[in-house]
Amino acid sequence: MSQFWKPGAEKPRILDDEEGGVLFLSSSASSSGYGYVSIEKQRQRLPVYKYRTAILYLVEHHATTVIVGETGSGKTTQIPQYLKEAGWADGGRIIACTQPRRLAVQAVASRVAEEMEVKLGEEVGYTIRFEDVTDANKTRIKFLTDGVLLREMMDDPLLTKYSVIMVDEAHERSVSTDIVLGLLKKIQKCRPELRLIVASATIEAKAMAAFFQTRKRRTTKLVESTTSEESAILSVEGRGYNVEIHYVEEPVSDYLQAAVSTVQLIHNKEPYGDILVFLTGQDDIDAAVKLINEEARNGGKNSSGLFALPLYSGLSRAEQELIFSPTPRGKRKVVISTNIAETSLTLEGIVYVVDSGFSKQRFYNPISDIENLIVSPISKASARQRAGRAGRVRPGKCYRLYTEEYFLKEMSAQGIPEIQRSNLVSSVIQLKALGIDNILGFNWLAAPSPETMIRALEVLYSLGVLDDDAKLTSPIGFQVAEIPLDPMISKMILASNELGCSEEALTIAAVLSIQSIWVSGKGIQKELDEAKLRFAAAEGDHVTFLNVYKAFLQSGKSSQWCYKNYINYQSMKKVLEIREQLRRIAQRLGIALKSCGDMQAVRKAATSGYFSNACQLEAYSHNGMYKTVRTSQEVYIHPSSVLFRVNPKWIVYHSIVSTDRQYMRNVVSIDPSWLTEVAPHFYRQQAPNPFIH
DNA sequence: GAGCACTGC
Repeated sequence: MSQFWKPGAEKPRILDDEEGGVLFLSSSASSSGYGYVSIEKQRQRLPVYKYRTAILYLVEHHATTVIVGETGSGKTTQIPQYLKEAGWADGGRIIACTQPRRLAVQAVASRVAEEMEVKLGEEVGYTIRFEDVTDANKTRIKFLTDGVLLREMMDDPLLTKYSVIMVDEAHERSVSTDIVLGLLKKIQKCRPELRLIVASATIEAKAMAAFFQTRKRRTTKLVESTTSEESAILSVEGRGYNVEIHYVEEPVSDYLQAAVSTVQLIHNKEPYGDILVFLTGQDDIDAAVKLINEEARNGGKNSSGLFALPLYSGLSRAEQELIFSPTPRGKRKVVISTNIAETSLTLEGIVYVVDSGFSKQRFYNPISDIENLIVSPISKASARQRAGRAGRVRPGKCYRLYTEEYFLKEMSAQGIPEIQRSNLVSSVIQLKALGIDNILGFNWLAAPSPETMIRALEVLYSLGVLDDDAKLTSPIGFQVAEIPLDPMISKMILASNELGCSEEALTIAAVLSIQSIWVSGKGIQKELDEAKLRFAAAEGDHVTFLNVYKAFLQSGKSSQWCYKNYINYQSMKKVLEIREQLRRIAQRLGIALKSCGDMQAVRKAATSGYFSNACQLEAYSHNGMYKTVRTSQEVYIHPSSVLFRVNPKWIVYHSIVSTDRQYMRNVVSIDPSWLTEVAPHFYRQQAPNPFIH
């Protein structure tokens, strides 16, 4: 056992989340630290316990209750139980609690089932994609991702089976959370008996409460009700330890170097305890790890006994496991991480945090229709969250690599909500499917720019999903909305039905939904390229995916086979899972499952979805420069594509990554005549004559 | 010949 774990504390558990990642799950606040105490006692020790009556009173009397609860307050596990005890689940009604992430849903649900001494999946259950652990007759408390709740609204727009819906982690402002909150506000108008609880970790609560404030209805009074339409706000303290904040005195110019020096300073001056460093991305992290470990190996006087490990989502399974292996006696562990350690996973045993003040954030440009990842300053809320990571086991320290003046005067209080930084195509079709006709007039918690909304409407119109009145078309629009994929991929699946290649389209759709089917890694580039060549198809990446999938099935879905061919076995398992879900949905939509082996049909189906991403090779280009048909932007095939350096004259791409150039990832060659064939409206309008050779 | 913050259906 590591010397850094507090004696008597519960040891960390490593959970296999079956998604290719081993994630670290902290033991919940209520179960650690005190030796044996009864579950009831543990529950009563949580900070939220003394607000039990107040919470129940507010929920009884207010349509919406906003609860500000810091980490460790116990709000997530306790409030659903209080509601159940108070009778909110009587008469077959259900109490729902949403989370942004799958793993949190599972963890919280099992904890609550344990506390209530019931079998998970009966009285307490959860639903996440691919996994429904509920019982239609028995489940009274249900945890689910907010994405699943959105899907449920398509079958039951008023969410009639729920008596109370608690939206947790609302401060994170994920796209789904924002949309769910906007829709819940609408549902409240039809269902005055529905109760909402919005749980947030920050003082954004006021804005949240104001959002849910509804005007008093003066004219009709159908139901005599004592419910106040004023939202209530309640604050619950957390149970973290104090974290001392340190700032640099002068702004740093090189935060990578500054982070490394700070780690060495802590190691030199401070008592034992692990260090967590927040940097922005893989490159910086690998560089910092190397600097620290090399100095330690060379016997640097400030680094003896230090060892650094990287943490980011792209790590292989084996590399991830390293992070959780015990720290050797007399050593100090430094974990250098992306934002993944800010919310998605919790490392116990961290006493010191070094915060660079930056993270990579997605920004969407509706004019170019491209999403970029840009290194950007974090918000005060993020900075507090990062600091809090140091105070989980004992009082800690946080070293900020920016000045106090910068923190106080320049750092924005909250980040820009994700919905204002994203492509909205998927969100808009979901809202349309739920009967929200006026997208621009939707009651957004934070409205996206009109340009982004209009761009999304244009894309959906060009796909034939929306008609001239911006209403869902029948059947295509409704079918595309049913499929849980980017509408362009969904359109490819629908087109494949007529082309007789739906089996192939489902496989391609599943592969395009995951990050990558290839193993990642720096030292194995040559081997990886060679492995790719064994499956490479002249038609492009999409057809290559089909070759890989076929060979994987022939191998008997063998992990050994994957290993030999530099294919990520976890990714392939996920492909199987997604494909199975898509197959069921396709059948429900009346799509005949057919395989034709004709790659021309497959490419045509892809073109039906991706015609707006068509590109032509520049006539005299010697360096593989393409121009997009729609906007004449300069783009290049990504070196990871099987068509890199092959450079066919006409292609469609699945996505673009922007670095020093715009690189197209996952491309397939097409015949330009297909463009006018599958999207005559689009190409007649946008590019009257794009086919001049 | 290059590079991938993080989720989710």
